[in-house]
Amino acid sequence: MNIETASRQVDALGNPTRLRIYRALVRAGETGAPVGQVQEALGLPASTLSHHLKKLLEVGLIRQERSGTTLHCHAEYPVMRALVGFLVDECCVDEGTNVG
Amino acid sequence: MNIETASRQVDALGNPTRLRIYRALVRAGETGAPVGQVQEALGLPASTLSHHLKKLLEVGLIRQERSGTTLHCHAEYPVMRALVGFLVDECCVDEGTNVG
DNA sequence: CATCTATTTCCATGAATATCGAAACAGCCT
DNA sequence: AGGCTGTTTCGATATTCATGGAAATAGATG
Repeated sequence: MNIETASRQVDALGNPTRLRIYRALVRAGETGAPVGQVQEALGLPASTLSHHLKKLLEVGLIRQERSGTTLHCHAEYPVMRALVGFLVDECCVDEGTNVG
Repeated sequence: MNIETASRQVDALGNPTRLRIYRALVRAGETGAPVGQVQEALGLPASTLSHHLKKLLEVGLIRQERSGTTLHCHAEYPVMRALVGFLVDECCVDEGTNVG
């Protein structure tokens, strides 16, 4: 993980619409959610949603898998883990161990 | 924590320059770092740095404290903790406990 | 007050972003 | 082929952003 990759991934989540999309996919869990379902749940026009999905795909935060005619979107948990790891890996080191 | 606050904070970190600034402050630890020191370390013009610092201040990710003539900037660890908590609080719930 | 240093504001500019309708396209299934 | 589901492209607009030079300001000190 480097700062360029991290900032592009963080940037992808920095848009409120994309953050909503991403969290919807996180909630959808292992099976993911079809694009149409996300679209309806968030009330987004197709092209707008597609633009945002593309950005999330580009930075690797989500993945798509075809199942019949529908494309299921999944949150890529390992990528998020790595990103969070990068954000906090030098965080709070001076503050002892009062975690939780 | 709500999605608007979270996305503004995430957005603040989504710019590579600001991510560098933030990480420099994280590394600076408890004492923080004077703006001038950050400026020299990252090689940024004063006004550019100031714009970025302002944004980080606005979303609460950093704090400034005067010490004599210099202003020390600090990373606000609790804010980052809350943000990371928001990002992962529903993350990976289906993936068991293979943490670390 | 004068002066010094450290930081911010003002202003401008070029670039990128977010949004979305419409229409063409692509992959899959029956 | 025909009907799904979803993506891409075109085209348009309003907004926001990143950048940085110049000038103003703030706080400490003498």
